[in-house]
Amino acid sequence: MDAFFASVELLRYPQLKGLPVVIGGGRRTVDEALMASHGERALRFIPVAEFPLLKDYVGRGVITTATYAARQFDIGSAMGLMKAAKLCPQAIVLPVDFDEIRRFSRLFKSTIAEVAPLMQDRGIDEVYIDFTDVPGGQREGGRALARLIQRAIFEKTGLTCSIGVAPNKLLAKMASEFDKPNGISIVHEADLQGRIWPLNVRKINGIGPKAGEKLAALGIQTIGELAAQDRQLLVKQFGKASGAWMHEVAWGRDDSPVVLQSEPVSMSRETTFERDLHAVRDKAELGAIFTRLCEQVASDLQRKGYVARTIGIKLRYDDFRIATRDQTAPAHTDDARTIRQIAGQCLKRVPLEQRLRLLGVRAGALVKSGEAPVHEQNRPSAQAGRAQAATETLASYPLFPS
DNA sequence: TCTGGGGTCCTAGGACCC
DNA sequence: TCTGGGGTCCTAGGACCC
Repeated sequence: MDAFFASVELLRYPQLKGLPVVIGGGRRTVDEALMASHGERALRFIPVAEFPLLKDYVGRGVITTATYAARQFDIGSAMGLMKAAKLCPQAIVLPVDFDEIRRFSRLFKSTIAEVAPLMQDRGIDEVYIDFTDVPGGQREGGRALARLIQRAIFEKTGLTCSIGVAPNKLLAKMASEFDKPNGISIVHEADLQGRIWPLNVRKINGIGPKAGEKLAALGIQTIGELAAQDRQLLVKQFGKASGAWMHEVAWGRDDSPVVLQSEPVSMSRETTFERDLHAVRDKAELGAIFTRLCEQVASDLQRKGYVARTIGIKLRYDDFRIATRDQTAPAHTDDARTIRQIAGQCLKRVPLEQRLRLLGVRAGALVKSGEAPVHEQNRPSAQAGRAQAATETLASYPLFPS
């Protein structure tokens, strides 16, 4: 989907069309912020620079989506909102309306599924579709079906999308970037040399900042240069699996299937604080946040019908270093108190001298609620058994040190 | 002006078992 | 007294993606 979050907001507020709009997670909604400062909703769309106490409104949020007009100002996804405000003071900032985003996400996906049922979910705004056996899927090399899907989505949602058609997912993903927004790109195997090899290696789905940097240091910038490398050299540099994979994708080869359904592996909740907190000095505040995260994870599990056996925590220190700890329990659970108790054990094993900016709670090793082994508490793993022995009652349980 | 939240997958070491 | 492999599970960190 093209600039998905922003486009959804433009449907509601068409008067913002053509303006630099950024969507991002401030900690108060624009309504709250402007009600507080101006006392009326009519002033909803004041530019970010005119926000009184700007920092309070955009907080530590980042941009999830910027309209194409905003991108002219070198503003992009994942950029801090404070930085974006500096780069483009006239930008309109809107909070993410997740319910609305999810509604449109379901709508565009169900629209596609009606036409082409072999669809793989790739997050909130992206899917892979197998055109192979869809009636008309081969016409004009796939362009006719792509047009049909674009039209259907626009009619149902008023939103545009960009579609790449290719012999595999790797090339289709790259093709989808060729003609944004509202474009269609067809890439054939024969286009490898002419259209894929000139691209930077970072355009490959799976080569991120680190691998990109390492390749650059090796003098490899383009996908063509990557393809020209000796396979053994790549294996030596990046390991057996990654090196071989890089060589394959550089040659446009990808046999990964379109996966229609998959089970979740983990569910988590995390939050970045408004200000960095200290385990001792801000003990009460941290304890409340920690409990709330456990309750949210538990309620997510219950709502979706899963139970977890591994519970973990995540800390981000003020210097941005991350620490994680997890513990596998003797039995599966979706109970907030149990999760909190196990997560509390994890908390005891992590350094807490430094200030924290983020706390997270994770549930892993998931099983569908009805499918957890019975009597599993009678055959705990060795580690879990020891943890169980160390269990204290929740009431007397000191989460953070004094 | 510091940098969100929710995920997946991989690696590597150690415990433990056969 | 010295010394095998193979396999699974658990844990911590990290890369990457939307």
